[in-house]
Parts: sequence; structure tokens; C-alpha cells
Amino acid sequence: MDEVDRIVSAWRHERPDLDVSPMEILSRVSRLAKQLDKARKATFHNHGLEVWAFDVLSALRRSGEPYQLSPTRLIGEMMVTSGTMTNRIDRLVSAGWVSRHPDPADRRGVLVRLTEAGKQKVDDALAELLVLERELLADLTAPQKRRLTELLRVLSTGFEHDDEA
Amino acid sequence: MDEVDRIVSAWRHERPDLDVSPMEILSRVSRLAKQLDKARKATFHNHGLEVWAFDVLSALRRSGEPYQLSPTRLIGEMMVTSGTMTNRIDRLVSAGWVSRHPDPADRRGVLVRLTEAGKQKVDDALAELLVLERELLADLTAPQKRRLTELLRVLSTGFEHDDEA
DNA sequence: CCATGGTACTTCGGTATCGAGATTCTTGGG
DNA sequence: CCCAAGAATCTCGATACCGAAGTACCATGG
Repeated sequence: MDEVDRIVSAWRHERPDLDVSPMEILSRVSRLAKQLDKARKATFHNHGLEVWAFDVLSALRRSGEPYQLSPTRLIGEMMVTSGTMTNRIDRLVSAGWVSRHPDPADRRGVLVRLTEAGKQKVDDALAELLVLERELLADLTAPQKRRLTELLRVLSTGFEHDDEA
Repeated sequence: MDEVDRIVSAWRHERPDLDVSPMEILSRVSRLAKQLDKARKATFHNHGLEVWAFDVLSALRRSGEPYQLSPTRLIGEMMVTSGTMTNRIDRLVSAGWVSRHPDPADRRGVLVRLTEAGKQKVDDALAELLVLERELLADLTAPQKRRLTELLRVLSTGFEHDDEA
């Protein structure tokens, strides 16, 4: 019995005419994401890092050498607007964690590159993030985690498909 | 193969020393929530409603007659700060969807009550929200939905338990 | 080789949030 | 009854985001 069970049962009492079962899944997804964000924020705070900053730095880190991507690419990966991304990059440059370089192949373009300091920061933070995430998943058995992953992937591909429309 | 599969496989290539499998679940939860928010925003926009407004109105609606709750109670249900809630209530009062009343049992307290206009608004929006949510879940079979619900509930109770610490 | 439509990024104004502190009132012990 | 501790709400400054408009550049058809 969690908070969503209470919410759903309240709806069933007030609106017995409606089928509110979709909330059993989707309200849980929303609430879990919100709590996850808070946990992440607390973890990164120990590293003087914000969640949004980690998101950008980690996208660059996992892209591999030379750890650089265009703003457009970053926008796509983290689902924010272009204005937001410009602003994030500005602040990361000020912090010394990334640098901007003109794209030699396209003079409109920019390449955002991880600095050595940025790489260290994100590698440290990633290790701690994974510690946190493992804790949060501790109540699930290995087969449960596999099943959950697969079900979420089905949902995810449905969502991504809808986005294009 | 969804975006999280690509992210995870990039990490495995760059950091084969780390076990990034927790992301298979938790990154999907985050991304799904973000996409869900966008879909909700689009749906509510047809009703001239914001997501935050629906959250408050729906909490009042499902609480049943006389459709009133204290700000403290609302804060608990939607995991926002007290400052945020004061601000939300102010705007809902301006819109004519809720009204503030002194709590007769505690002079520090306030009761936020749904107006008739607010009740109509939220009932209309709820119906459309459920249409959207059913569409988003259309790729899942009934047994898959049941399994997913149960697995998310396990995760959820773990998270809620951690919060208290 | 120019015009046109499209892409990449930035700028800027508006908005919603958090977090910390202030205010008002309640509660329990002495 | 009084006081201290705590609770409920509000205030306010700082932050990050979105969305729309602006600038610079690319690419294609004629």
C-alpha cells in the first residue's frame, strides 16, 4: 500500500463511474521520478554539482573521445529547449567544466567539449550516483529488475513513437 | 531498442568497469515522467489548465465533500514546498477555482475549498487525462499492466520508506 | 550564383519553483 | 497562567526553465 494506492482508492470512491486504473502505472512513474530527482540532487550536492549539470557532463562523457557534442545533439538527449541548453552551457563554461569550440564543418555550429576538470567531476559523480541507484533498487530481486526493465522499455518505445507525431 | 538502451550501451563502451544496469530502470523512469509531463501539459492546455493547477484541484476533488483540504495536506500529497503551495493557491483563487477559508479549529490554519467552477474544470480535465493515459498504455496487455503496477509499487514503497530517513 | 527555406544557436521576457526566514498561533510543562 | 517549543502559513530573493523572436549560416532549385 503506497501513496498511489490511496489516491486511486479515493478516486474510486468519488468517481466510481470512471476507470482510473491507468494512474496505477503513470502516477507512480511521475511520483517516483520526483523522488528520484530529490535523491539525485542530494547526492550530487556533495560534489558541488547540480542535476542539470551532471546530465550535460555525462552525455559528453559517454560519447567518448574527444568528449564533445553539438548543442543540438545535447538538446535531443535531454529533452530541453535550445534556450535552456545555451544557458546550461554558459554556466558550465563559467565553472570550467566544458569549453565551446567552433565547428570546423559548419560555421553556424558549436562543439561543446568536456575539460579535464569536467571529466573528473562527472566520473566521481557517476560512481556515487550508481551507489545511490543500487540502493533504491535494493528491494527488487534480479528477475524482478529484468521484468521491470522490459516492461518499461515497452512503455518507453510507445512514448517515443508518439513524440514524432 | 529505446533511447535508454543507447545510453546504457554507450556507458558500457566507455566505462566497462562499472555496472550501469540500475539506469535501465531509473533512467527510464525519469525520461518517461518527463514525456508524460509534456503530454499532460498539451492535454490540459485545451482546457486552459496547467499541470500544477490540475494537481491541486484534483487532490481537492478526490478528497470528497466538502472538497476542502489544508495547505499542509496538499503539500504532503504533491511533494512541493510551502512557498510553492501558497503561490499556487493564490493563483487558483484569482482564477476563481478555489477559495480560502479560516480553519475554525486552528486559527493558524486555512482550508482551501473547491468552487463549483473549479469542480467542473477538474472533472472535465480528468476525463480527458484518462483518455490520454489509456492511449499511452495501449502497447501493454492487461497482465503486463498488472505486473508493471506491482513492480512499481515495490519500488515506490522502497522510495517512500527512504524519505523518512 | 542568387534567392529561399531551413538549421544552429543565442537572447530575452515571463513563469514556477525552492529555500530560508518571518509571523501568527497552538500546545504542554511548570 | 506563562513560557518555550513547535506548527501552519506567508514573504521574498535567487534560480532554472520555456517559448518566441532574432542572428548567422547552409543548401537547394532555378
